[in-house]
Order: sequence, then structure tokens, then C-alpha cells
Amino acid sequence: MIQRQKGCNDIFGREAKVWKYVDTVIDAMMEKYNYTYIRTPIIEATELFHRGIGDTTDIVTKESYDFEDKGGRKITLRPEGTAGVVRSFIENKMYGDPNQPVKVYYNGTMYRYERPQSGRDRELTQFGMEVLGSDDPLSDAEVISLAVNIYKMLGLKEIKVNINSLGDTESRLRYREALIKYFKPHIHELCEDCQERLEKNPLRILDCKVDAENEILKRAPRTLEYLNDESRDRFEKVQDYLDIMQIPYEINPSIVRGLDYYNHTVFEIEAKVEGFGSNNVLGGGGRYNGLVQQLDGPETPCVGFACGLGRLVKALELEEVKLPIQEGIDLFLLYVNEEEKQYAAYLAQELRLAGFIVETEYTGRALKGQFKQADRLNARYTCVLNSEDLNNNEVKIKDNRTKEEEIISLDVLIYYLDEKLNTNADDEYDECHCQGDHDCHCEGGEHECHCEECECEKE
RNA sequence: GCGCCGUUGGUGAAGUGGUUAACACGCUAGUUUGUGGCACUAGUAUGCGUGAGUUCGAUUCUCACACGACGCCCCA
Repeated sequence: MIQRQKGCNDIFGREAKVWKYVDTVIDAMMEKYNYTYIRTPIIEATELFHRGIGDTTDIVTKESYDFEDKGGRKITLRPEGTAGVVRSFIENKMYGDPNQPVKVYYNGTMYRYERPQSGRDRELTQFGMEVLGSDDPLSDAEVISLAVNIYKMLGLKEIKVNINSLGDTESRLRYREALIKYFKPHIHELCEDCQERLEKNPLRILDCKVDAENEILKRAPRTLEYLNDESRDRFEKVQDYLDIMQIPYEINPSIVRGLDYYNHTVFEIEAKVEGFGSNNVLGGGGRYNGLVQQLDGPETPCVGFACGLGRLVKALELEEVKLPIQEGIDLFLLYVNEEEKQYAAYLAQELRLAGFIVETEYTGRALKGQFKQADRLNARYTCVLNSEDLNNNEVKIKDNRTKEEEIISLDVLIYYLDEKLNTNADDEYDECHCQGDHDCHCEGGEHECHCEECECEKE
């Protein structure tokens, strides 16, 4: 049997509906913030990621899908979204557009050649956004608020925003040196990994799980102490804007992000739900003022965010968030003989075009099996087509909730179903249909509404 | 790249170096029920991840590989 590739997933059934729904929420919220959708290729020149990621090229070569195409071109399956967007920004001269900053969002698959584990696959889907051409701290805050609001709109509650500032290049370098100087005398008190990290990427020592409780780590110099005045001022501005937007956050000096094109604001949003594996960061981002220039574009300050869809969906599941996903069908048509079957084909066609979700039997099940199938599909109505009824131009419809049966003339069937399916929906759920167009603060949907003005009659 | 555990039918799974691989659910058919959802009866894997080895004989032991799960490294 041919199996799927390691670390790749088939998403189907109910789970696929969740993914699609999440997409619609992302689109809706991006639209409110006026980010426009951008689609860039999944394959890019290998060089894009090497240069884009700077001196941590070993990540790219070790953990990306690189190959040569038939023309001998060096190709890489994109491991993240930012580099492609920046490439496109430069190539399409978006910096020349008077409409600045350029605000775009993407949503697509990325590929990383890694060992799969909880919350980490080889093929992953990420959405993210980038603001190119703004150095305003408001942009940093806006990106964070946008991310938070997408999570909020989906119904996630247990999230935590961690922010930090790495400062500008000058601050960052000073800090790096200070860290090395601080850790060097204590090097043997740290774990093996940290000993290696000291030269390679000292900032990551702060993020070490093994040494997390080590006093040496706790007393290590903080990035914030090494910010120059301008950088500190900038970081405070970001916090001011977040406060104004009422976005809760925490300053966490151990947030350093892996790649060194980041400067100033960096942030991560983590899920705080029980049951997440060790990878509980839903998404992260930050400011990357040097990247456009590194890729031969004009000096352009940017800030962005990216979020893995897989982890997001997992968080929704673990929190048991209720999503407005269509379950079940409107009507199942049952039949016994060929004449009735043909009528089922005809009726299904008519009713589907009229907007109903209609199913019938395709596997030759006996009537009993067809009823079972209708139950499995959670059919709101069943209808056993019967030659005699059909000759009388009528049909027997059974409501599977009330168990009541009615004989309906075929002429009014569509009208009848329309009436039933719409009115009964209100009886069944505590659903409020108001659009918030009056004083009521509810936003519609399934909830208990306490408003007198509302159409819904729930207390 | 490293480590640990796992891989048995449509599903959840039990189990053994040796004729017919538990049990449950599901599914199919039948009986009964005024056309199903209950009950009863019957049927439902020549198969235990792939390959090789040990053995008279392996699903059960050994090794390799693949895949899955989790963790480390790394994390864009």
C-alpha cells in the first residue's frame, strides 16, 4: 500500500470543515484590518531563503526541502511565508505604490524537513500577515491585535501574548556580547546544549528548558536593559498602543525568536490549554527592518506575524470551542423500486436547486438500511417515496425530531420545507439573529440573550 | 541528526512459538415491530506494518526498513 509521506496529513471529514471555517474567519478579520490577500509560489529559488535568513543558513540547508529541477535550478519548497512575500514586494515594485504601507496576508502550505512530533509536521499550513513600509510602533501593535482578534473571533480563550524587544542592531549586538560575557564564567554549570549555544546563538540560552530553573539564567542580563533610548522609547510606544487597544500581554525577556533578522518588537502567542504537547506556540512574529534590503530591495521597515493552522485547529479542539459548522442534511429520500428511485433522482435535483441539502440511497440498501443511513447523516426529514403517493401527486414527509408525519402535495413541497427548516431552527436552538443593530451587545449566534428588543424570545 | 514507545479485521482492541486469532462496536441478511432506530438469529481477517534471519514451524523471538506517537536538537 502506498502511504502518505512522513509528517504529511490527510485532512477530511469534519476536521476539514473546521479548517475551512478557520479560513473564513481569517479572511473576514484580515478584511477588517484592510490586509489584502497575496498568493506567492510554493517553490522559490533556494537562494531566497539562504539570504533571507541570514547567517543561520544551516537551518535552511538542514531543514528545508531543497532539490534541483530538470533545468538544474536550485529550488526550495518554502519553509515559511515572509521571504516569498518580501521577494514579491521587491519584484513587483510594491514599494513604489503610493498606497503605503503595503499590508498583505497569506495562507498556504509550507514545507520543513524535520522529524515530526506533536504540533510539528513536514507539510504545514500557515497564515500570516506582513506590513511593509511602516516603522510606526502602531503597526507592531496592530499586527498583534489582528492576530489576537482572529483567535478571539474563533472563540479561543486560553491564549497568552508574550512580547519583548531586541532593540535595534546596535542594542542587539551589545546585548549579545554582554550575554556571552556573563555566561562564559558559568559555562560548566549549564547543560550541554547551552554550552554549544553560547557561541552559536547565546540568546537561545534564555529559552532553555533544562536550565529554566537555573539561578544563573534567572540572573542573566535582560534585553531590555541593553536597549538604547530610542529602542526603549519605541518599545514603550508599542505597549501604549496595546494598552489602548486593550490587548492583554506580558513582557517576556526570553522571547528571542530564532532568526537574527528580527529587531525591535518580537512576540509569540501561546495556547495555554491542557494537553498541548511541548510545541504550544500558536504563532509568532516581529519586526524585520533589514530584510528587504538584504534581498536587494530599498530600505523598508516591516513587521509581520505567522500562525500554524494545525496548532490552531488543535487548540480549538482541546478547548472544545463550538464552531458554527453545518452538521447533518435536510432531507433523505428513501425508495424501494426503480420507479421510486427515478423519482428520487428527480426530486433530489429539484430540491437541491432550491437550496436544500438532499441525500438519497446509492448502495442498494434495503429500506431498513436506508433509514439507518438517514439517521447517520442526521437527516432532519426523511421521505419514503411510494408509488401510490406519487400517483396522487403527494409525498409523505417525516420530521425526525418530532417524529410527526405529514402528507404534502408536491406542488408545495419546496415551500413547506422552506417554512419548516427556517422556523424550526429558532425553536431548537437558543439562537439570536439580531445583528447588534440596536443597544443589545450580543453578536448573534447561539447564546442566551437578555435583551428585550431582540427578535429572539430567549430570556 | 538523536532518544523512547508503538504498528493485529471497517473501528476499538485481547492474545499465543504449533490445528478454527478472543471480546465489543459496526456492517450485511433474516425474524419481529403498521416503513428503520429495540430485541433475537446468522454472516463478516487464508490475516496480525514491510523485508530478511533464528526455528521442524512465527503474528508471537532477532535485525533492518517504513510509518505512527511523544520528546531532544532546531524552530522560519
